[in-house]
Parts: sequence; structure tokens; C-alpha cells
Amino acid sequence: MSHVTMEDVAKAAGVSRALVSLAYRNAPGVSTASRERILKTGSDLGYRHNRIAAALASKGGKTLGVHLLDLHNDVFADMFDGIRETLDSTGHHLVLSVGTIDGSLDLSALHTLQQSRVTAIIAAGLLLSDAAAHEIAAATPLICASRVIDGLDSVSADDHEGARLATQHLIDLGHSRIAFLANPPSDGYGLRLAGYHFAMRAAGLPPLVAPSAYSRDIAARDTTALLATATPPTAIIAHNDQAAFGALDAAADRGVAVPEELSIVGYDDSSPSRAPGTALTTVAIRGREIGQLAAQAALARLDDRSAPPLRTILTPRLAVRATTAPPAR
Amino acid sequence: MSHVTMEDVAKAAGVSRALVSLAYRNAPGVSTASRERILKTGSDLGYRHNRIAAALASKGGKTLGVHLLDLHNDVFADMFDGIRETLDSTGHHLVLSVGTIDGSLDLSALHTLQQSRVTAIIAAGLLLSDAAAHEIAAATPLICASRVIDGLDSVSADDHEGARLATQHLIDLGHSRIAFLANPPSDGYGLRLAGYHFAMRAAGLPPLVAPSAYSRDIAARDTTALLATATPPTAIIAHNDQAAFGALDAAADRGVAVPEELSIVGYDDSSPSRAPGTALTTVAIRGREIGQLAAQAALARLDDRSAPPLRTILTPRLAVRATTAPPAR
DNA sequence: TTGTATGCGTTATCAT
DNA sequence: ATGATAACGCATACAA
Repeated sequence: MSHVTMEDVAKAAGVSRALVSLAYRNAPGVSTASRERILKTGSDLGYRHNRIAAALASKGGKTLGVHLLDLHNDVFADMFDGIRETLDSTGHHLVLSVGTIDGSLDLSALHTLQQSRVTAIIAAGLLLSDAAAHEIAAATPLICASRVIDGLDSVSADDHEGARLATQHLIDLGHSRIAFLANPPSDGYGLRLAGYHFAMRAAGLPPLVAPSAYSRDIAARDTTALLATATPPTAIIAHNDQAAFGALDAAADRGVAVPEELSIVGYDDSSPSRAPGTALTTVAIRGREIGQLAAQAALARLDDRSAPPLRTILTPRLAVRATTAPPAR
Repeated sequence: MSHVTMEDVAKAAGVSRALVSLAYRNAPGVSTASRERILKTGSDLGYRHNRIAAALASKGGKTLGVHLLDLHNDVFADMFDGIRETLDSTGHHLVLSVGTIDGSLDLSALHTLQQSRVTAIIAAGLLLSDAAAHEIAAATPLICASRVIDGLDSVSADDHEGARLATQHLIDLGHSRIAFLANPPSDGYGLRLAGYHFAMRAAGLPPLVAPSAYSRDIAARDTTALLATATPPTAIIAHNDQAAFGALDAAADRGVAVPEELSIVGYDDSSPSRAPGTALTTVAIRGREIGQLAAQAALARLDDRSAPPLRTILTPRLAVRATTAPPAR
């Protein structure tokens, strides 16, 4: 049990606490001889630097908080990879927190992060209202990944454009009854739907929006309902890959052939979408890069708290695979 | 900037720090009137309880560390769900750390956890040597999920039995050239291979082991090599689902039909394996339950540090889906 | 290069 | 029920 303290190490090494402190942070001002001796006796004694105490004493420290909406969605793992990649070399430490798919834990998770006094928070997939996010940001710099919030640093893909690309792809294939399997409306997540509407309107096609949720099962249920209508769609765009998998489940369940009878497009380009048996046509948002840029934004924010909010928007591209084809007819 | 402190709240509410402290932990010994007034002025001032300072002063606290090997593998998300499920109601806080697929970050991540003075660590998928794990456990109780380490609390599925089940399934289908796509050898992860050997020997069949890695790409490469031999296997058991996906990739790439020409079995029952287009036959290890039990083990350990190591082993079952069939012949 | 003193924001132990 | 005060383990001037 973390009993041995700096004091103990200092005494054992015959030096002062302060010197031990310096040695452990390999700060300048310690002779290499002393440092080595100190580190040696430290490890002999089983000493572990107490980051809690250090953070308190130094008022802050180098810990960043990372909040991920959902561990089951591969895109967040991609973003985390990107974040870690660019942050590891800077000597920052990360403390992770995870929400739930319905966003109900977001606020408390963010509060927990604040309570551990992280210097900044990078949040991926925040489902919070803009107002609540601003409230958090008032106390701790908040960098928003994969969502845009006015007045806050944010890094995201252009969702309007991504959805437009997906819709246009289906239109180009000759589809006209194209449904959009929509996520529940919440601040910051309306752009995919808007992009769909935009493309449909431009083509003079009637939009067909099926409200759904961030859940494979629910998406499957809603797709089933969609396919049971009098004139079912010949193509479906899902608000994300998870929902697209649900749509695939439903199609398989009803014996509807994909893509022969039904085309399906996902959104995210998560790794399961790349499985050969699935080969889901989907919008690639480059999660890893989003993570990297978000981390850089965090660093920049720490560097200058009063800089104007940074907004970075990446251009998505469509990964055409095997779940889309011209309509049967 | 977390500026407002307990002192400020105390002053504003006209009471002492101590009382504010009690109020915020809703400890007994503070009148409901005072408590409400304190909490009110606290939130008015935008006060956020400083967990860092609290942990230091109370020597410890109620934070548990959770270490996950890899965010891209869905089973770890399952385990995390289980952990959080049983821990949330206990008022414990979780701090997460994540390794990399090759295990190279395990040790430093665990050290980081120790430095933030978590009271116990639940580690899922540790790739560390037994010795290193014991070294960690000497300072902080370590609960091992999905792996067994002698002398430590551990919760896992019976890997020997799982691999035996998978192998027997293929034998029953009539296969005789059954290859095992193996993970790199490391402490604690030899049981799947052993179960395979056991079943093959019992059936009088020659084992065919292809060394591979924890990576979809590498598994694909190794499968390709396997399929290029003079007498390629008619069935492959992968050490986990990720590797099985790699095998599927390779088969698709070479135009080998699954399951008609090649049967493939995975291990983990991760959610991508359940996608209708994939429908991977795999061994279900019940990750969520493993997480729950690991969390319970952690609680028990905290309750009695000197209790004998707890070892829980769940029985896996085979989820037979669409990637296995009798050999072509 | 090394040692000393003070403070970080809280909890905990006494009092009152 | 409430208040004063000493730890907690470390960082950080500052002095030597």
C-alpha cells in the first residue's frame, strides 16, 4: 500500500525532499550522481510517485480528460488513437471517461472529469445540449470532437457534405425512394439529416425520414417497419454504421437481399464495416485524424486561453463497397 | 478555471470549511437547513468539489482503476459495461486506462494508475508477464479479467474448454485438416491452443498450428500463407474474432468460399461477429458477466485484503453461425 | 548543487 | 450542530 513517501526516499538516500522531487521529474538542478542514487533507492524502497499530491501542490498538472460517448462504437476508438498519438509525446497524461449511448451519463461524467481537475477535456460524440456544454467549458476548456458547438473549439467532419455524398451516390445509382434512418434530434447532430434533405430536394425527390436511435436493435426494428410499408424504400441511409448494421439485420431477417433489393449506406467507416462479408458502403469521417487535430487544439488552447475558438472541419469521402447497387426494377 | 474553493463557499454561507465538507459528502452531523443553504451557495458560486485534494486528505478514496487492453476489440467494451454496471451503485469512481494491442503499454499504464492512487485495479486482457503482474499487485490489489494468474484474483472464461468445443465442432462436421491460428505465446494465453491440441489428440488428428498475432491484418497475411500450402486446411480456428476476421479477409481475397471450401471459427463472440453478413461461428465468453464478477471481486478484495485469491471461471459456449459447414470433399 | 519553509484544498480530530 | 487546527504528500520559491 502506497506507504513509502518522498520523505522516506530522501532520508534513505541522505538528501532532502526537494531534491528527490526534482530528481523524479528529471528537472535541472540535480547532479547526475545524486539523481541516479535517488532513483535507485526509490525503486529499492518501492516508491511510487504520488500524482495526486503532485497535482495538488502544483495546482493543475499535465492531465487531460478524454470523454468518449460509447466504447462499442469503433469510431471512438479511432479518435482515441489519434488523441493518444499526438499527446503521448508531450508528456501529458490522460484520464478517460465513458458515457452511454443515450448520452444520459455525459453530464455527470464530465463533472467527474472536472472534479479530478484535468486541465482540459476532449469530448468525442457529446450528446449534451449546447448550453450544458458551455457550462462545462466555463470551468474547463472543452474541445469538441466530431461535433461543432459555437464558441467552443471543435474538430469534426463535414456531416452535411457526408450525407449529401451518400444521398447523391444513391440518386446516381437510380434510386428515388431513399429513406433516412435518423438519430434522435439533439443539439449538434442535425447536419446529416440536413445534408440528406439538401440532396433530395436538389434532385426533386420526396424525403422519407424514419426517426430511429443510436442502437443497432432499435434501428433493426425501425427498418423492419419501414420495409413493411406499402411502397418500401429501395435504399436506406443510416445515420451511423451501428444503425446500418441494424438495417442489415432487419433485411436479413426479412429475407430482403442486399444490395439487389435494398441498398444500405452507413456512416463512420468503422472497422466492422470493412469486414469482407459486410462490406458496407459508408461515409468515411477519418476518426483518427479528428482525434489528432482535437488533441492539437487542446494543446493550443492550453497555450492561450483567450485565443478565439478554433473550428476545424474535415471533408469526408464516400467508401463505396458492396451494399449499394442500382434498384431492382 | 477551478478557482472557487471550499473556503469561499464557507465564507459566503457564513459557516466553517469543515461544515461545508460534511455537507458535500452528505455526512451526518449537519442540519438539513445548513446543508441546503451550503449546497445552494456552492452551486451559485460554481463550486466543484476537488477530488484531488479530497483523495489526498482522506488517504485513498473511492476510485478504482480499470485497464483495457484494446479499445478496438468489442469484448473489452462488454467487460467494461459489466464493471460499470456493478460498480456504479456503490458510489465508486472509475478511472480508465487503455493499452495497445501488443501489450507494450500495459506496464506503464498500470504504473500511471498506481500513481493516481486508485484503491484497486481491474485489468482486462493483460499481456504482462505473471511476474510483472505480481509486482504491480504488491502495491495495489489487481483483479485480472479474462486471464488467470496464480495468486491473484481472476475472473475468466474456461479457454481450454472453449477451444476444445470449437475444435470438436469442426471434427463433428467431418473436418480433419483443422488449423489453429495462434496468438503470440505469452504468460496466461496458452489455454486456447492447449484446448485445441487436446481435442485434436483425442480425435487422433495431427495438429496444425500457424503462429500469428493479435491483428486482423497479420492474421490475414498468415491465413493467406496457410491457404497457399500444398494441402491447405479445410477449417481454421482463430485465437480471437479479430484474427478470424483477418482469416475471412484472406479467404475473400483469394476467392475461397466460406464455409463451402473453408470453415472458420472465431473466439469471443464480439458484436461484429453477429452481423448478418458475417455470422461468424465463435466461442461466446460472456464478457459482460466477466466484468460484473471482476468488479465484485474487486469489492471483496477491498473489503478483506488478506482473503485468499479468488478464482472464478465461467463456462463458454459455442455460438454456431454461418461460417462453419462440413468439408467440401 | 542542495536544503528550508510555505502553501495547495480537503479530510479528520479534536474541541465547543 | 458547528468551528479551529493539524495532517496528507508533494512543488516551489528562496536561501545557502
